[in-house]
Amino acid sequence: MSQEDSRGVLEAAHSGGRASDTIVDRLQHQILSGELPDKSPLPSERDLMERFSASRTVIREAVATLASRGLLDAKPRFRPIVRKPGYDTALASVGSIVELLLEQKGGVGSLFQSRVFVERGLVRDAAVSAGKSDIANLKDALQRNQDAIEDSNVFYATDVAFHAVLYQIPRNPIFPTLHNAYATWLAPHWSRMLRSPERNRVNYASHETIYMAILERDPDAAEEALVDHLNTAWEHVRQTFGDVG
Amino acid sequence: MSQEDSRGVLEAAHSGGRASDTIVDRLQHQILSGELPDKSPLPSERDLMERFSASRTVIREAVATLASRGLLDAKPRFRPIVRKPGYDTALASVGSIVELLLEQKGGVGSLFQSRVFVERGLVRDAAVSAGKSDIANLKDALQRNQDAIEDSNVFYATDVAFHAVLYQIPRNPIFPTLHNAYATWLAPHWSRMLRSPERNRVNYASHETIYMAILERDPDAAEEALVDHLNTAWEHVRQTFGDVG
DNA sequence: GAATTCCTCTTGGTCGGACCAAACTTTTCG
DNA sequence: CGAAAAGTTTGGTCCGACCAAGAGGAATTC
Repeated sequence: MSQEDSRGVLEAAHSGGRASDTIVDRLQHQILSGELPDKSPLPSERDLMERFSASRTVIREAVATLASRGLLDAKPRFRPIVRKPGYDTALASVGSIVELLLEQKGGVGSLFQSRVFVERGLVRDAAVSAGKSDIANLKDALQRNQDAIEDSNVFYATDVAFHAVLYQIPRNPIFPTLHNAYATWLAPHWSRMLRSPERNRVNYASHETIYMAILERDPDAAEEALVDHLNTAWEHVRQTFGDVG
Repeated sequence: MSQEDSRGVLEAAHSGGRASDTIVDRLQHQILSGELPDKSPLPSERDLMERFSASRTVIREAVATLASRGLLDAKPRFRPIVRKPGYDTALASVGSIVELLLEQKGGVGSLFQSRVFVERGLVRDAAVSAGKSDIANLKDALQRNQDAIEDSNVFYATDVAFHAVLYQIPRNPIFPTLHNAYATWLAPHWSRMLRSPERNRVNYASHETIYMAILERDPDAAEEALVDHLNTAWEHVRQTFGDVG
């Protein structure tokens, strides 16, 4: 706990740190302040060399760091694009590690279990305090879900969308991001599940049950329906390929 | 000698990727497989150059990438240390972005709100399904909490520990990590809050109420007590410095 | 003999220059 | 005017070099 490197806004790297840290800080500040507009390309490396009077090595290292933080969108042979950080940025930056964790035994199961936990809370809250617009959104999503029963691909999309509505209800930007995370990391496994209009019909019915319970302001019923819905789906995923823990 | 020449490395560059990606993959594999033991230092860069027959530039880039993924613990002038990924690794790797997000208006509030959401679910579940050992752990933590009322610093630690027990109950490694995240990211704000034996007494009483509700298998009471507890604390934090949105 | 100081070798951080191929611009030409 | 060709910029990679800080061992001291 003795690593109290005070993050001084000014020179922090003089005493043994990396030179790139200074540039990272400065660039980061320029990005956050809008001096480097969002979605605009970063100046060329040779250009940055002059601005910061540093070698290309250091510049490239700084750029790489910023990219790993998600403040730059750096595709191989292209100019890095400035990207102001949002909650999704954080999500993207953990992606690579999470993928590793998911490969380990029980990884996907733990993630899914946490999703059930979250959505249980979401539907309970929805049942208690969903506003008119929330309910309208749910109804909308439910309708689209029903209309897509015959087309499994579209159904999958509307299924995700229905659940997404639940994450919007708390009006907390963290939740939609969370949903995004689940959708992203669970999709590879989820999509292997066999799909058919029959199964879609069952899932739609579950959605409807959840919706009705929310309408009726019955948290317990909503939670139960949600748990039932997700666990059933999970069972199908497990059956499709059994070793997910 | 190197029997591979430059075949392996250059191959990947053909498809537009970076040469370092190949090395990142190989090193990552060696780390995950245990070929490079956990907590052992990485070979020197010059050494790696030969093993992968790549330039130091590429090696360094690969190391930096792995470090950003949390698979290596790379302090400035020291040899990078191999670190097998766990859930906490993922947490660490988002740290820098999250810190930025928290600085933005409403950031801390959103995070705290999500914590309340999570812990509400946790105490509900605890009330419904906590096992004997869980309850024993809670009781233990509660006792330590009480014993520390006179010492605000210790009290803070035992306070965190009490909540941590809640995150252990689901037996899902994601939750303790989550708790860690909250503790880490909220602490800077939390710790500014005025502390005193009187406040500690109030907080202890809240913990006790929560514990009792769990004992009595009353999810609603547990949730209510938890919400009350956290919101009160939050109010104190906001009063201490009003600009957290 | 153990601790300390000093010296040397190693190693990570940085630099500058160079080359290539892909991306971007400008010019040329049908 | 639009497409093809020529020219320029730029990111990716490699090389060789230098410096200062870390690591290890030798010499020195108590």
